[in-house]
Amino acid sequence: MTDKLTGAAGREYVANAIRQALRSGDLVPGQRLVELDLAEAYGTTRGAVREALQDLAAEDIVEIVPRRGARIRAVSVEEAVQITECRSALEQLCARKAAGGASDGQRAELRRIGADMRQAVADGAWDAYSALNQRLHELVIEASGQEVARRQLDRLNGPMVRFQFRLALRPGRPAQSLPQHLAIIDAVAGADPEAAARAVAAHLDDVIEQLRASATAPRL
Amino acid sequence: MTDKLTGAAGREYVANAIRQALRSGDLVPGQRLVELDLAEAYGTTRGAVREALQDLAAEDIVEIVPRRGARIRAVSVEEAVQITECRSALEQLCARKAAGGASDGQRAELRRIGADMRQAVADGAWDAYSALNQRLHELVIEASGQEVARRQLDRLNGPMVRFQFRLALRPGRPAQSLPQHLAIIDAVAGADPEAAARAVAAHLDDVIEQLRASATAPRL
DNA sequence: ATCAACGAGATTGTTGACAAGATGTTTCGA
DNA sequence: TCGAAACATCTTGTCAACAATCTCGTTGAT
Repeated sequence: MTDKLTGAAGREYVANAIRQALRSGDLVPGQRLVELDLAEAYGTTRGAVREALQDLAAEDIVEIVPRRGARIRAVSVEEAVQITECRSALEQLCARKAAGGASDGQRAELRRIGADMRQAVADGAWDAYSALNQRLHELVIEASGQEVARRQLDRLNGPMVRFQFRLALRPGRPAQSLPQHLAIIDAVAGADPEAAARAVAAHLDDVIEQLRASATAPRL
Repeated sequence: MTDKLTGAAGREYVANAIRQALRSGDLVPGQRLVELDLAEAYGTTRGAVREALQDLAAEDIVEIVPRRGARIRAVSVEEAVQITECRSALEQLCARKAAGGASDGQRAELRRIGADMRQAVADGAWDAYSALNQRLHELVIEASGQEVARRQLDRLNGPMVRFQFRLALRPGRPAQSLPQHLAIIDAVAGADPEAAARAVAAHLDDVIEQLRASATAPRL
Protein backbone atom coordinates (compact mmCIF):
# COMPACT_ATOMS: atom_id res chain seq x y z
CA MET A 1 0.00 0.00 0.00
CA THR A 2 2.99 2.30 0.05
CA ASP A 3 3.08 2.33 -3.75
CA LYS A 4 1.09 4.64 -5.83
CA LEU A 5 -1.82 2.99 -7.56
CA THR A 6 -0.96 3.80 -11.09
CA GLY A 7 -2.85 3.82 -14.36
CA ALA A 8 -5.71 1.46 -14.92
CA ALA A 9 -5.69 0.21 -11.33
CA GLY A 10 -5.84 3.72 -9.93
CA ARG A 11 -8.56 4.63 -12.35
CA GLU A 12 -10.94 2.04 -11.00
CA TYR A 13 -9.83 2.62 -7.45
CA VAL A 14 -10.56 6.33 -7.60
CA ALA A 15 -13.91 5.82 -9.30
CA ASN A 16 -14.96 3.39 -6.58
CA ALA A 17 -13.69 5.65 -3.84
CA ILE A 18 -15.76 8.54 -5.15
CA ARG A 19 -18.86 6.39 -5.50
CA GLN A 20 -18.37 5.25 -1.94
CA ALA A 21 -17.76 8.79 -0.67
CA LEU A 22 -21.01 9.82 -2.28
CA ARG A 23 -22.94 7.02 -0.60
CA SER A 24 -21.49 7.83 2.78
CA GLY A 25 -22.18 11.50 2.40
CA ASP A 26 -18.54 12.60 2.36
CA LEU A 27 -19.19 14.20 -0.99
CA VAL A 28 -22.23 16.34 -1.59
CA PRO A 29 -23.80 17.39 -4.89
CA GLY A 30 -22.25 20.44 -6.42
CA GLN A 31 -18.93 19.81 -4.75
CA ARG A 32 -15.89 20.49 -6.86
CA LEU A 33 -13.52 17.65 -7.60
CA VAL A 34 -10.01 18.94 -8.18
CA GLU A 35 -7.82 16.48 -10.03
CA LEU A 36 -4.62 17.10 -8.14
CA ASP A 37 -6.33 16.98 -4.75
CA LEU A 38 -7.93 13.64 -5.53
CA ALA A 39 -4.66 12.30 -6.87
CA GLU A 40 -2.91 13.11 -3.63
CA ALA A 41 -5.77 11.96 -1.45
CA TYR A 42 -5.90 8.56 -3.09
CA GLY A 43 -2.21 8.22 -3.83
CA THR A 44 -2.52 8.13 -7.60
CA THR A 45 -1.60 10.30 -10.53
CA ARG A 46 -3.59 13.04 -12.14
CA GLY A 47 -3.99 10.92 -15.23
CA ALA A 48 -5.70 8.15 -13.34
CA VAL A 49 -8.04 10.61 -11.64
CA ARG A 50 -8.85 12.22 -14.96
CA GLU A 51 -9.91 8.93 -16.46
CA ALA A 52 -11.88 7.98 -13.38
CA LEU A 53 -13.79 11.24 -13.68
CA GLN A 54 -14.55 10.48 -17.30
CA ASP A 55 -16.00 7.15 -16.23
CA LEU A 56 -18.12 8.77 -13.55
CA ALA A 57 -19.31 11.35 -16.05
CA ALA A 58 -20.42 8.55 -18.35
CA GLU A 59 -22.46 7.24 -15.43
CA ASP A 60 -23.98 10.67 -14.88
CA ILE A 61 -22.56 10.83 -11.39
CA VAL A 62 -20.30 13.78 -12.02
CA GLU A 63 -20.59 16.62 -14.45
CA ILE A 64 -17.54 17.84 -16.33
CA VAL A 65 -17.48 21.38 -17.63
CA PRO A 66 -14.62 22.06 -20.01
CA ARG A 67 -11.85 24.12 -18.43
CA ARG A 68 -13.77 24.24 -15.18
CA GLY A 69 -13.40 20.78 -13.89
CA ALA A 70 -15.72 18.19 -12.45
CA ARG A 71 -18.36 18.41 -9.80
CA ILE A 72 -20.82 16.01 -8.25
CA ARG A 73 -24.00 16.30 -10.25
CA ALA A 74 -27.09 17.44 -8.43
CA VAL A 75 -30.20 15.37 -9.12
CA SER A 76 -33.47 17.22 -8.90
CA VAL A 77 -36.58 15.54 -7.55
CA GLU A 78 -38.11 15.75 -11.01
CA GLU A 79 -35.15 13.90 -12.46
CA ALA A 80 -35.29 11.31 -9.70
CA VAL A 81 -38.90 10.71 -10.64
CA GLN A 82 -37.97 10.28 -14.28
CA ILE A 83 -35.21 7.89 -13.36
CA THR A 84 -37.64 5.86 -11.31
CA GLU A 85 -40.12 5.80 -14.18
CA CYS A 86 -37.42 4.36 -16.41
CA ARG A 87 -36.48 1.85 -13.74
CA SER A 88 -40.10 0.85 -13.56
CA ALA A 89 -40.32 0.29 -17.30
CA LEU A 90 -37.17 -1.82 -17.35
CA GLU A 91 -37.88 -3.75 -14.16
CA GLN A 92 -41.34 -4.62 -15.38
CA LEU A 93 -39.69 -6.14 -18.41
CA CYS A 94 -37.30 -8.09 -16.20
CA ALA A 95 -40.02 -9.23 -13.83
CA ARG A 96 -42.10 -10.54 -16.72
CA LYS A 97 -39.19 -12.51 -18.11
CA ALA A 98 -38.08 -13.70 -14.70
CA ALA A 99 -41.58 -14.98 -13.95
CA GLY A 100 -41.44 -16.92 -17.17
CA GLY A 101 -37.94 -18.22 -17.06
CA ALA A 102 -36.41 -18.29 -13.60
CA SER A 103 -34.76 -21.50 -12.48
CA ASP A 104 -36.14 -23.49 -9.56
CA GLY A 105 -33.18 -22.43 -7.46
CA GLN A 106 -33.90 -18.77 -8.17
CA ARG A 107 -37.57 -19.15 -7.29
CA ALA A 108 -36.54 -20.82 -4.03
CA GLU A 109 -34.15 -18.01 -3.21
CA LEU A 110 -36.86 -15.47 -3.90
CA ARG A 111 -39.19 -17.17 -1.44
CA ARG A 112 -36.40 -17.29 1.11
CA ILE A 113 -35.79 -13.57 0.67
CA GLY A 114 -39.49 -12.97 1.23
CA ALA A 115 -39.47 -14.87 4.50
CA ASP A 116 -36.31 -13.09 5.64
CA MET A 117 -37.86 -9.72 4.80
CA ARG A 118 -40.91 -10.44 6.91
CA GLN A 119 -38.61 -11.38 9.73
CA ALA A 120 -36.44 -8.30 9.32
CA VAL A 121 -39.41 -5.96 9.47
CA ALA A 122 -40.78 -7.78 12.51
CA ASP A 123 -37.40 -7.42 14.21
CA GLY A 124 -36.90 -3.83 13.19
CA ALA A 125 -33.69 -4.88 11.44
CA TRP A 126 -33.63 -2.03 8.96
CA ASP A 127 -30.14 -2.64 7.61
CA ALA A 128 -30.91 -6.28 6.93
CA TYR A 129 -34.17 -5.29 5.25
CA SER A 130 -32.37 -2.83 3.04
CA ALA A 131 -29.82 -5.44 1.99
CA LEU A 132 -32.58 -7.97 1.24
CA ASN A 133 -34.40 -5.36 -0.79
CA GLN A 134 -31.35 -4.78 -2.90
CA ARG A 135 -30.77 -8.50 -3.34
CA LEU A 136 -34.38 -8.97 -4.39
CA HIS A 137 -34.15 -6.45 -7.19
CA GLU A 138 -30.81 -7.91 -8.28
CA LEU A 139 -32.16 -11.42 -8.31
CA VAL A 140 -35.20 -10.54 -10.41
CA ILE A 141 -32.96 -8.89 -12.96
CA GLU A 142 -30.55 -11.79 -12.93
CA ALA A 143 -33.34 -14.33 -13.33
CA SER A 144 -34.68 -12.44 -16.32
CA GLY A 145 -31.49 -13.08 -18.25
CA GLN A 146 -31.81 -9.56 -19.63
CA GLU A 147 -28.19 -8.45 -19.63
CA VAL A 148 -28.88 -5.24 -21.49
CA ALA A 149 -31.55 -4.20 -19.02
CA ARG A 150 -29.18 -5.02 -16.18
CA ARG A 151 -26.58 -2.64 -17.54
CA GLN A 152 -29.13 0.09 -18.10
CA LEU A 153 -30.47 -0.28 -14.58
CA ASP A 154 -26.99 -0.10 -13.12
CA ARG A 155 -26.48 3.16 -14.91
CA LEU A 156 -29.78 4.54 -13.74
CA ASN A 157 -29.02 3.76 -10.13
CA GLY A 158 -25.72 5.59 -10.09
CA PRO A 159 -27.05 9.09 -9.52
CA MET A 160 -29.84 7.85 -7.25
CA VAL A 161 -27.83 6.74 -4.26
CA ARG A 162 -28.55 9.94 -2.39
CA PHE A 163 -32.29 9.53 -2.72
CA GLN A 164 -32.35 5.87 -1.83
CA PHE A 165 -30.62 6.85 1.33
CA ARG A 166 -33.20 9.40 2.35
CA LEU A 167 -36.16 7.26 1.40
CA ALA A 168 -35.17 4.14 3.26
CA LEU A 169 -34.91 6.11 6.47
CA ARG A 170 -38.44 7.43 6.47
CA PRO A 171 -40.26 6.02 9.48
CA GLY A 172 -42.75 3.32 8.61
CA ARG A 173 -41.33 2.93 5.12
CA PRO A 174 -40.32 -0.72 5.44
CA ALA A 175 -43.75 -1.67 6.76
CA GLN A 176 -45.26 0.04 3.75
CA SER A 177 -43.00 -1.49 1.13
CA LEU A 178 -42.97 -5.01 2.55
CA PRO A 179 -46.31 -6.14 1.10
CA GLN A 180 -45.30 -4.69 -2.27
CA HIS A 181 -42.09 -6.68 -2.25
CA LEU A 182 -43.92 -9.82 -1.19
CA ALA A 183 -46.34 -9.34 -4.08
CA ILE A 184 -43.43 -9.17 -6.50
CA ILE A 185 -41.94 -12.32 -5.01
CA ASP A 186 -45.23 -14.22 -5.16
CA ALA A 187 -45.82 -13.31 -8.77
CA VAL A 188 -42.31 -14.07 -10.00
CA ALA A 189 -41.86 -17.23 -7.98
CA GLY A 190 -45.40 -18.24 -8.90
CA ALA A 191 -44.64 -17.84 -12.62
CA ASP A 192 -47.28 -15.21 -13.32
CA PRO A 193 -45.63 -12.69 -15.71
CA GLU A 194 -48.44 -10.16 -15.88
CA ALA A 195 -48.95 -10.09 -12.13
CA ALA A 196 -45.19 -9.68 -11.71
CA ALA A 197 -45.14 -6.66 -14.00
CA ARG A 198 -48.13 -5.16 -12.21
CA ALA A 199 -46.53 -5.71 -8.81
CA VAL A 200 -43.30 -4.04 -9.88
CA ALA A 201 -45.23 -1.13 -11.38
CA ALA A 202 -47.25 -0.70 -8.20
CA HIS A 203 -44.13 -0.75 -6.06
CA LEU A 204 -42.29 1.82 -8.12
CA ASP A 205 -45.36 4.04 -8.46
CA ASP A 206 -45.33 4.13 -4.69
CA VAL A 207 -41.63 5.00 -4.66
CA ILE A 208 -42.37 7.87 -7.03
CA GLU A 209 -45.07 9.09 -4.71
CA GLN A 210 -42.62 9.00 -1.84
CA LEU A 211 -40.07 10.92 -3.88
CA ARG A 212 -42.59 13.62 -4.66
CA ALA A 213 -43.57 13.80 -1.00
CA SER A 214 -39.91 14.17 -0.04
CA ALA A 215 -39.80 17.29 -2.20
CA THR A 216 -42.10 19.15 0.17
CA ALA A 217 -40.79 17.59 3.39
CA PRO A 218 -37.09 17.44 2.64
CA ARG A 219 -35.49 16.88 6.05
CA LEU A 220 -34.21 13.44 7.04
CA MET B 1 -8.86 23.12 -42.51
CA THR B 2 -5.15 22.52 -42.96
CA ASP B 3 -4.70 22.64 -39.21
CA LYS B 4 -4.86 19.64 -37.04
CA LEU B 5 -8.06 19.33 -35.09
CA THR B 6 -6.64 19.31 -31.64
CA GLY B 7 -7.90 18.24 -28.27
CA ALA B 8 -11.55 18.47 -27.40
CA ALA B 9 -12.56 19.40 -30.92
CA GLY B 10 -10.72 16.41 -32.35
CA ARG B 11 -12.23 14.15 -29.76
CA GLU B 12 -15.76 14.81 -30.87
CA TYR B 13 -14.78 14.91 -34.51
CA VAL B 14 -13.19 11.48 -34.37
CA ALA B 15 -16.08 9.98 -32.42
CA ASN B 16 -18.55 11.24 -35.00
CA ALA B 17 -16.38 10.09 -37.87
CA ILE B 18 -16.28 6.58 -36.47
CA ARG B 19 -20.02 6.51 -35.85
CA GLN B 20 -20.52 7.63 -39.42
CA ALA B 21 -18.07 5.10 -40.79
CA LEU B 22 -19.97 2.39 -38.98
CA ARG B 23 -23.28 3.50 -40.44
CA SER B 24 -21.89 3.63 -43.93
CA GLY B 25 -20.27 0.24 -43.59
CA ASP B 26 -16.67 1.47 -43.83
CA LEU B 27 -16.03 -0.14 -40.50
CA VAL B 28 -17.21 -3.62 -39.72
CA PRO B 29 -17.64 -5.32 -36.34
CA GLY B 30 -14.46 -6.85 -35.02
CA GLN B 31 -12.29 -4.43 -36.89
CA ARG B 32 -9.30 -3.13 -35.02
CA LEU B 33 -9.01 0.58 -34.40
CA VAL B 34 -5.37 1.60 -34.12
CA GLU B 35 -4.88 4.92 -32.39
CA LEU B 36 -2.06 6.21 -34.53
CA ASP B 37 -3.77 5.26 -37.78
CA LEU B 38 -6.96 7.06 -36.80
CA ALA B 39 -5.00 10.08 -35.66
CA GLU B 40 -3.32 10.37 -39.05
CA ALA B 41 -6.47 9.56 -40.99
CA TYR B 42 -8.46 12.30 -39.28
CA GLY B 43 -5.62 14.76 -38.79
CA THR B 44 -5.63 14.74 -35.02
CA THR B 45 -3.40 13.58 -32.23
CA ARG B 46 -3.32 10.23 -30.51
CA GLY B 47 -4.64 11.79 -27.35
CA ALA B 48 -7.79 13.00 -29.05
CA VAL B 49 -8.36 9.59 -30.63
CA ARG B 50 -7.85 7.88 -27.30
CA GLU B 51 -10.52 9.96 -25.62
CA ALA B 52 -12.88 9.52 -28.55
CA LEU B 53 -12.49 5.75 -28.18
CA GLN B 54 -13.30 6.01 -24.49
CA ASP B 55 -16.49 7.83 -25.37
CA LEU B 56 -17.45 5.21 -27.92
CA ALA B 57 -16.72 2.48 -25.41
CA ALA B 58 -19.09 4.15 -22.96
CA GLU B 59 -21.71 3.96 -25.68
CA ASP B 60 -20.97 0.26 -26.20
CA ILE B 61 -19.99 0.90 -29.79
CA VAL B 62 -16.40 -0.15 -29.41
CA GLU B 63 -14.81 -2.57 -27.02
CA ILE B 64 -11.51 -1.71 -25.40
CA VAL B 65 -9.32 -4.54 -24.17
CA PRO B 66 -6.45 -3.33 -22.01
CA ARG B 67 -3.12 -3.42 -23.79
CA ARG B 68 -4.79 -4.75 -26.90
CA GLY B 69 -6.61 -1.77 -28.20
CA ALA B 70 -10.10 -1.05 -29.40
CA ARG B 71 -12.29 -2.83 -31.89
CA ILE B 72 -15.80 -2.37 -33.18
CA ARG B 73 -18.02 -4.42 -30.95
CA ALA B 74 -19.99 -7.22 -32.55
CA VAL B 75 -23.64 -7.34 -31.57
CA SER B 76 -25.23 -10.76 -31.59
CA VAL B 77 -28.80 -11.24 -32.70
CA GLU B 78 -29.71 -12.22 -29.16
CA GLU B 79 -28.29 -8.95 -27.86
CA ALA B 80 -30.08 -7.00 -30.56
CA VAL B 81 -33.30 -8.60 -29.39
CA GLN B 82 -32.59 -7.63 -25.79
CA ILE B 83 -31.78 -4.10 -26.83
CA THR B 84 -35.05 -3.90 -28.70
CA GLU B 85 -36.94 -5.24 -25.69
CA CYS B 86 -35.46 -2.45 -23.60
CA ARG B 87 -36.29 0.08 -26.28
CA SER B 88 -39.82 -1.22 -26.24
CA ALA B 89 -40.12 -0.82 -22.47
CA LEU B 90 -38.78 2.73 -22.56
CA GLU B 91 -40.64 3.83 -25.67
CA GLN B 92 -43.90 2.56 -24.26
CA LEU B 93 -43.28 4.81 -21.29
CA CYS B 94 -42.59 7.74 -23.59
CA ALA B 95 -45.60 7.05 -25.80
CA ARG B 96 -47.88 6.96 -22.78
CA LYS B 97 -46.58 10.28 -21.52
CA ALA B 98 -46.57 11.83 -24.97
CA ALA B 99 -50.19 10.83 -25.50
CA GLY B 100 -51.01 12.54 -22.25
CA GLY B 101 -48.93 15.65 -22.55
CA ALA B 102 -47.92 16.52 -26.09
CA SER B 103 -48.52 20.07 -27.26
CA ASP B 104 -50.96 20.84 -30.05
CA GLY B 105 -48.03 21.66 -32.31
CA GLN B 106 -46.47 18.28 -31.63
CA ARG B 107 -49.71 16.43 -32.32
CA ALA B 108 -50.01 18.33 -35.58
CA GLU B 109 -46.47 17.43 -36.59
CA LEU B 110 -47.17 13.78 -35.78
CA ARG B 111 -50.17 13.77 -38.09
CA ARG B 112 -48.12 15.46 -40.78
CA ILE B 113 -45.43 12.79 -40.44
CA GLY B 114 -48.13 10.14 -40.79
CA ALA B 115 -49.37 11.64 -44.02
CA ASP B 116 -45.84 12.00 -45.37
CA MET B 117 -45.10 8.38 -44.50
CA ARG B 118 -48.11 7.16 -46.43
CA GLN B 119 -46.92 9.23 -49.37
CA ALA B 120 -43.35 7.99 -49.11
CA VAL B 121 -44.43 4.36 -49.14
CA ALA B 122 -46.76 4.99 -52.06
CA ASP B 123 -43.89 6.63 -53.95
CA GLY B 124 -41.33 4.01 -53.00
CA ALA B 125 -39.25 6.76 -51.42
CA TRP B 126 -37.39 4.52 -48.99
CA ASP B 127 -34.86 7.08 -47.84
CA ALA B 128 -37.58 9.58 -47.07
CA TYR B 129 -39.56 6.91 -45.23
CA SER B 130 -36.55 6.01 -43.15
CA ALA B 131 -35.94 9.64 -42.21
CA LEU B 132 -39.61 10.09 -41.26
CA ASN B 133 -39.46 6.94 -39.19
CA GLN B 134 -36.54 8.31 -37.25
CA ARG B 135 -38.21 11.67 -36.78
CA LEU B 136 -41.36 9.95 -35.54
CA HIS B 137 -39.55 8.09 -32.79
CA GLU B 138 -37.64 11.24 -31.86
CA LEU B 139 -40.78 13.31 -31.70
CA VAL B 140 -42.63 10.86 -29.47
CA ILE B 141 -39.71 10.87 -27.06
CA GLU B 142 -39.44 14.63 -27.17
CA ALA B 143 -43.14 15.07 -26.57
CA SER B 144 -42.99 12.81 -23.53
CA GLY B 145 -40.68 15.22 -21.77
CA GLN B 146 -38.80 12.18 -20.45
CA GLU B 147 -35.22 13.39 -20.69
CA VAL B 148 -33.82 10.41 -18.84
CA ALA B 149 -35.51 7.96 -21.18
CA ARG B 150 -34.25 9.96 -24.12
CA ARG B 151 -30.66 9.57 -22.96
CA GLN B 152 -31.12 5.86 -22.32
CA LEU B 153 -32.63 5.32 -25.74
CA ASP B 154 -29.79 7.19 -27.42
CA ARG B 155 -27.35 4.86 -25.73
CA LEU B 156 -29.31 1.79 -26.73
CA ASN B 157 -29.38 2.81 -30.37
CA GLY B 158 -25.63 3.26 -30.66
CA PRO B 159 -24.71 -0.39 -31.23
CA MET B 160 -27.84 -1.07 -33.28
CA VAL B 161 -27.05 0.96 -36.37
CA ARG B 162 -25.88 -2.07 -38.25
CA PHE B 163 -29.13 -3.93 -37.68
CA GLN B 164 -31.35 -1.00 -38.52
CA PHE B 165 -29.54 -0.84 -41.77
CA ARG B 166 -30.17 -4.44 -42.69
CA LEU B 167 -33.77 -4.41 -41.53
CA ALA B 168 -34.86 -1.31 -43.38
CA LEU B 169 -33.68 -2.79 -46.65
CA ARG B 170 -35.76 -5.94 -46.48
CA PRO B 171 -38.22 -5.86 -49.35
CA GLY B 172 -41.74 -5.12 -48.28
CA ARG B 173 -40.62 -3.94 -44.89
CA PRO B 174 -41.92 -0.37 -45.18
CA ALA B 175 -45.33 -1.60 -46.27
CA GLN B 176 -45.40 -3.84 -43.23
CA SER B 177 -44.31 -1.24 -40.70
CA LEU B 178 -46.39 1.63 -42.07
CA PRO B 179 -49.70 0.64 -40.42
CA GLN B 180 -47.85 0.10 -37.14
CA HIS B 181 -46.41 3.58 -37.29
CA LEU B 182 -49.76 5.05 -38.20
CA ALA B 183 -51.29 3.30 -35.18
CA ILE B 184 -48.71 4.90 -32.93
CA ILE B 185 -49.40 8.30 -34.44
CA ASP B 186 -53.16 7.95 -34.09
CA ALA B 187 -52.93 6.91 -30.46
CA VAL B 188 -50.45 9.60 -29.43
CA ALA B 189 -52.03 12.39 -31.41
CA GLY B 190 -55.46 11.18 -30.27
CA ALA B 191 -54.40 11.35 -26.61
CA ASP B 192 -54.98 7.69 -25.79
CA PRO B 193 -52.06 6.64 -23.56
CA GLU B 194 -52.86 2.95 -23.29
CA ALA B 195 -53.43 2.53 -27.00
CA ALA B 196 -50.16 4.37 -27.62
CA ALA B 197 -48.26 1.98 -25.39
CA ARG B 198 -49.90 -1.01 -27.04
CA ALA B 199 -49.12 0.32 -30.51
CA VAL B 200 -45.46 0.84 -29.64
CA ALA B 201 -45.27 -2.62 -28.10
CA ALA B 202 -46.83 -4.20 -31.16
CA HIS B 203 -44.45 -2.37 -33.47
CA LEU B 204 -41.36 -3.38 -31.55
CA ASP B 205 -42.54 -6.95 -31.09
CA ASP B 206 -42.66 -7.08 -34.86
CA VAL B 207 -39.16 -5.63 -35.10
CA ILE B 208 -37.97 -8.36 -32.74
CA GLU B 209 -39.59 -10.98 -34.93
CA GLN B 210 -37.80 -9.53 -37.96
CA LEU B 211 -34.52 -9.58 -36.08
CA ARG B 212 -34.95 -13.24 -35.21
CA ALA B 213 -35.85 -14.00 -38.79
CA SER B 214 -32.72 -12.22 -39.99
CA ALA B 215 -30.69 -14.66 -37.90
CA THR B 216 -31.64 -17.55 -40.16
CA ALA B 217 -31.72 -15.61 -43.43
CA PRO B 218 -28.76 -13.34 -42.93
CA ARG B 219 -28.07 -11.97 -46.42
CA LEU B 220 -29.32 -8.44 -47.09
C1' DA C 1 5.49 -31.37 -40.33
C1' DT C 2 4.71 -29.54 -35.75
C1' DC C 3 5.82 -27.02 -32.02
C1' DA C 4 8.22 -23.90 -28.94
C1' DA C 5 11.35 -20.35 -28.09
C1' DC C 6 12.97 -16.13 -29.71
C1' DG C 7 13.13 -11.44 -31.33
C1' DA C 8 11.83 -7.37 -34.21
C1' DG C 9 8.34 -4.33 -34.95
C1' DA C 10 3.99 -2.49 -33.80
C1' DT C 11 0.80 -0.64 -30.40
C1' DT C 12 -0.88 0.88 -26.16
C1' DG C 13 0.03 2.90 -21.39
C1' DT C 14 2.15 6.45 -18.46
C1' DT C 15 4.50 10.32 -17.11
C1' DG C 16 6.09 15.01 -16.47
C1' DA C 17 6.40 19.44 -18.22
C1' DC C 18 4.32 23.19 -20.30
C1' DA C 19 0.39 26.01 -22.29
C1' DA C 20 -4.02 28.07 -21.78
C1' DG C 21 -7.83 29.35 -19.42
C1' DA C 22 -10.52 30.37 -15.06
C1' DT C 23 -10.82 32.28 -10.34
C1' DG C 24 -10.04 35.26 -6.70
C1' DT C 25 -7.62 39.34 -4.76
C1' DT C 26 -5.74 43.65 -4.70
C1' DT C 27 -5.51 48.21 -6.12
C1' DC C 28 -7.07 52.36 -8.04
C1' DG C 29 -10.46 55.80 -9.54
C1' DA C 30 -15.00 57.90 -9.14
C1' DT D 1 -18.30 52.69 -0.61
C1' DC D 2 -18.59 50.69 -5.02
C1' DG D 3 -17.00 49.03 -9.38
C1' DA D 4 -13.60 47.81 -12.64
C1' DA D 5 -9.08 46.82 -14.34
C1' DA D 6 -4.64 44.39 -13.40
C1' DC D 7 -2.44 40.83 -11.44
C1' DA D 8 -1.26 36.42 -9.01
C1' DT D 9 -2.67 31.86 -8.38
C1' DC D 10 -4.97 27.77 -9.19
C1' DT D 11 -6.64 24.32 -12.30
C1' DT D 12 -7.36 21.98 -16.40
C1' DG D 13 -5.85 20.76 -21.29
C1' DT D 14 -2.28 19.15 -24.40
C1' DC D 15 1.63 17.14 -26.05
C1' DA D 16 5.79 14.43 -27.00
C1' DA D 17 8.79 11.16 -25.41
C1' DC D 18 9.52 7.04 -23.04
C1' DA D 19 8.18 2.46 -21.05
C1' DA D 20 5.68 -1.76 -21.10
C1' DT D 21 3.35 -5.15 -23.55
C1' DC D 22 1.60 -7.65 -27.32
C1' DT D 23 1.68 -9.65 -32.15
C1' DC D 24 3.51 -12.14 -35.55
C1' DG D 25 6.96 -14.04 -38.39
C1' DT D 26 11.33 -16.71 -38.08
C1' DT D 27 14.24 -20.17 -36.61
C1' DG D 28 15.60 -24.43 -34.90
C1' DA D 29 14.79 -28.83 -32.65
C1' DT D 30 12.12 -33.06 -32.31
